[in-house]
Amino acid sequence: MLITSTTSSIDLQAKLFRGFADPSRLSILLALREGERTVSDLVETTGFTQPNVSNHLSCLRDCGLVTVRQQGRFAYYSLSDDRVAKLLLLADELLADVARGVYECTRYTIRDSKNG
Amino acid sequence: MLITSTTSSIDLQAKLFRGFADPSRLSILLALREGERTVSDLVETTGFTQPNVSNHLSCLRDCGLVTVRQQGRFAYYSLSDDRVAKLLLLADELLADVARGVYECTRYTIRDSKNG
DNA sequence: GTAATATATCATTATATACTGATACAATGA
DNA sequence: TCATTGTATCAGTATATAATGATATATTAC
Repeated sequence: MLITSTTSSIDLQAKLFRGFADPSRLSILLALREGERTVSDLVETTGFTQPNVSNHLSCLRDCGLVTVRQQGRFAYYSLSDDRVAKLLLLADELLADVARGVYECTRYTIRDSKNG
Repeated sequence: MLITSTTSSIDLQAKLFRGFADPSRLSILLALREGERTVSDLVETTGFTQPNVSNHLSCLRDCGLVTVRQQGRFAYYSLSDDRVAKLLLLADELLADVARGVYECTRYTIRDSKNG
């Protein structure tokens, strides 16, 4: 269904996690952990195409995970909240312990993080 | 691509988040926050079909987010680590502040959490 | 004005994945 | 043994979504 006024808290939370659940968006978020970056910066860092990066940034922005600061031709993106980085860190730590399980999970395939 | 020996840490982390990024799986995780539950319990709580619940549980188990304890005909599922609940809580808090953003994000549609 | 640069958006396509019904498997009890 | 119950798995389908190339928009420089 499309988002409606009855959209539940669970649906919202799932959507929030979806922001983290793609290797491309994750690469972008990790890059932004270092500080504010322009789209071009992120294109260079990640190796993804510019429209792809812009598209993911739009998603991340719409979902409140990043914010933009427009200046001239440049758009400077940064994490919107310390808790975004905190979530990434916590996931990292959890992953360290459950890595083997995730690694062996063949239920879902994953794209190559270098722009498949 | 399929998971290979070159699967990066970013891909793994994305996959971890994918466990949280679906309303059905999230409902299951939230239910498990209350404690150990059988598949039937979860079917009743969530209203999803049994194969659907089993399938999501398999995913969550493969990815290390939940563990099973088999006893007779019953399979008792529980969260595998305190950090799973911690991640859920942190997301809740983040959501409270960025809720408007997530709410207005129409980039992705979401399924009805009551088994669409 | 025109060119160049930075970014966003669109239409399209290929793939991923959530769901269902049917069915298999396993354990218990009569 | 046979029926029942709890769970897992499979094939098939519909939908979601990530990626691309083309293009639009906006700002700056010449």
